[in-house]
Amino acid sequence: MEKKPLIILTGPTSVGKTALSIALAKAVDGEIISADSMQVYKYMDIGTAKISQEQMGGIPHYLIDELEPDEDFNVVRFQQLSKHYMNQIYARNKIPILVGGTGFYIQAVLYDIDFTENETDTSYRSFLEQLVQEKGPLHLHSILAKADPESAETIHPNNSKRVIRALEYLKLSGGKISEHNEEQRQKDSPYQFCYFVLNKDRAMLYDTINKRVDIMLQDGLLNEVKNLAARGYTRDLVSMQGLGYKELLAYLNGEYTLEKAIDILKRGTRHFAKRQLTWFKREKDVIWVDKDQFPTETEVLGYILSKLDEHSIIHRNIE
RNA sequence: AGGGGUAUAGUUCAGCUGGUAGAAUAACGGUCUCCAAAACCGCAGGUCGUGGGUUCAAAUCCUACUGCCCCUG
Repeated sequence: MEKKPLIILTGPTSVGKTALSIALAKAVDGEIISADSMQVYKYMDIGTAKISQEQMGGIPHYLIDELEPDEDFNVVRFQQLSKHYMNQIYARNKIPILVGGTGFYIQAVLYDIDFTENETDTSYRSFLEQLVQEKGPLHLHSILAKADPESAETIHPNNSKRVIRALEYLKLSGGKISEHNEEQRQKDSPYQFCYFVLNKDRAMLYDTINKRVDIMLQDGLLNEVKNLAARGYTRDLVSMQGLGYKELLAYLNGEYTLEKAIDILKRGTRHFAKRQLTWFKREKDVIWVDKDQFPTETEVLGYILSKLDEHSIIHRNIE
């Protein structure tokens, strides 16, 4: 069976993925699936820099505004939903374009990572979470060290989140997560893909991040957060842990001044961008698109199209 | 102008009575296979404002200068 085409457009926050994605979708007659863990949520528009209806310019978008802020969202759901939408898109003879900055989500779809064994049984997980609270992270890690020494060695003792997952995996599947991960790592992508990572000079990126946060506040981010709080959404929700939301909720809770909250938000966003870049550096087969090397957006698009042509995802008509 | 204070890592500060400097934070780097805008880890920064002096030895004492802060006029 021939591999189906898939285009990925990603990069750190604020590089300008959204604007480019529309031009790209129009050029290749594609439809966009958002690979963003926060834009799925309704009522969270300003803080997530969500694309507006007008900006979409008629291009169909999926996984934007699909969930209420108190719903859970995670890689598994993302993977299921995007596969579902991709099939629809293929059925229409269009090309799916994954656009967004959540590298983990992209990886899950691109390599069709196996997450089965889920059970939706969260009782063991909560039991372990309780245990860390009581006995500390080292204790939990030592339990893992006995049951699955290989995994214990690769997971730092302080990283309880991962230790818990490893133990949970062990209990639910009977296997070692270290082996599972190794298997998944060997996988080839089932798609004929092009993985574009948009990037630009670090100092300039940080500068636009800082400015964008200021703009978000001018646009009424604080009101957005107040409205969410008024609807009863609290900080323990996954959605409210998004950048811009957790900081302003803390401010509204009187934990620090607005000025401090904004500084923390800017810093957090810069750190996030850095982590995103670290992720993409590690991914194989990515095509880095350094915006600084192109005088205009049109030429960035031109470069991307030429790559898509090289990878036989599109066939350009010369002239 | 006079009096007092201060000057140490990019930043905020520690460094007791002299033995060539530490922390937080930023920066930089990394991990990641069901909370990923999350969680976690690592590393590197200082001619101690400048010039003299005392001393075996000064960030630490003395002195002059320079910058900043406060008070008085």
